[in-house]
Amino acid sequence: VPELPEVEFAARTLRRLMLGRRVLRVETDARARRIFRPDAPGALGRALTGARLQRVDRRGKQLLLTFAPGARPGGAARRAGPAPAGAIGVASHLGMTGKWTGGPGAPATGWARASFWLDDGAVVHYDDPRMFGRLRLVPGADFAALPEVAALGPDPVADGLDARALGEGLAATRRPVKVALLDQSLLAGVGNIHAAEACWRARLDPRRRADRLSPPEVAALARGLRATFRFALAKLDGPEIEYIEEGGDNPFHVYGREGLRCRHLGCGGVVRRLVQAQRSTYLCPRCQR
DNA sequence: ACCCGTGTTCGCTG
DNA sequence: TCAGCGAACACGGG
Repeated sequence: VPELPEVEFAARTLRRLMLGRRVLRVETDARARRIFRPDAPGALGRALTGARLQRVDRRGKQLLLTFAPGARPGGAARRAGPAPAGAIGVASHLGMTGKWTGGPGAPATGWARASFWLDDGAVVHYDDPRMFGRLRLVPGADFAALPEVAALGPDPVADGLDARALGEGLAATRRPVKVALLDQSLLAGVGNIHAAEACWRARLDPRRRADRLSPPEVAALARGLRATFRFALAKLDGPEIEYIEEGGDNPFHVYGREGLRCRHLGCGGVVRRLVQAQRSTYLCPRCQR
């Protein structure tokens, strides 16, 4: 489910359901070892039971949860124990099919990998059929120490998008521009859909070499990225509570529209699908140069 | 049965 | 040494 706007939706879901709440009980799926590694699945429950969620941040596609530790059972008896525990961090990446759901007495969905029972009666589930997602404990909530967070480039929504920096990043690689946009160290949060959408908005052929774009083309791409994210994020504020539903109308301009007419006014081209870096790319060969 | 998939990582190659 | 490429991961849906 993941790309910057969907992860932002997940951040808001977690804030609505869980912010300020204390975790009473945690259940994890022992078969979903890869989601929790390098820790064992059970470590998450041991660390978070009794803890209170203090903040939810998003950096690119990473969700960063900060918990205040709770009183440990029997804690009073070990007054000479180790130094008081600091904050507990959890880095959540949704992979391809991860999703945060829940509510008051929410039933476990089919693929709950971790479930959290809260002090207000609500239950929150982390759902992930394919298990490409991650749920990692971060001691001290020191997220900068995580390599996958440290390697992230600027977040085009949270940090703003600097066209000059984007141009410098693109100039450093010979890869096709659409492939370069998927590199999270260039910009954090761009995924397969929005990379294609931004190229379409910039009227740029996604196969163009990244280091051969002119400054005006880079500027157009920056505008395209801002616009496609603004478009997707606006849906989160709209009357619709749910994000893009299964079977709903395709809200995109080229993505998933093979064989259909280009939506640029008066273009008249037909959207084509091709494969780049093993991922589908959609473009209008007529107006994207 | 077969192909596809809003993502990342790892190992090989030139 | 390293950018770039392709396989691998895992499972449901069309």
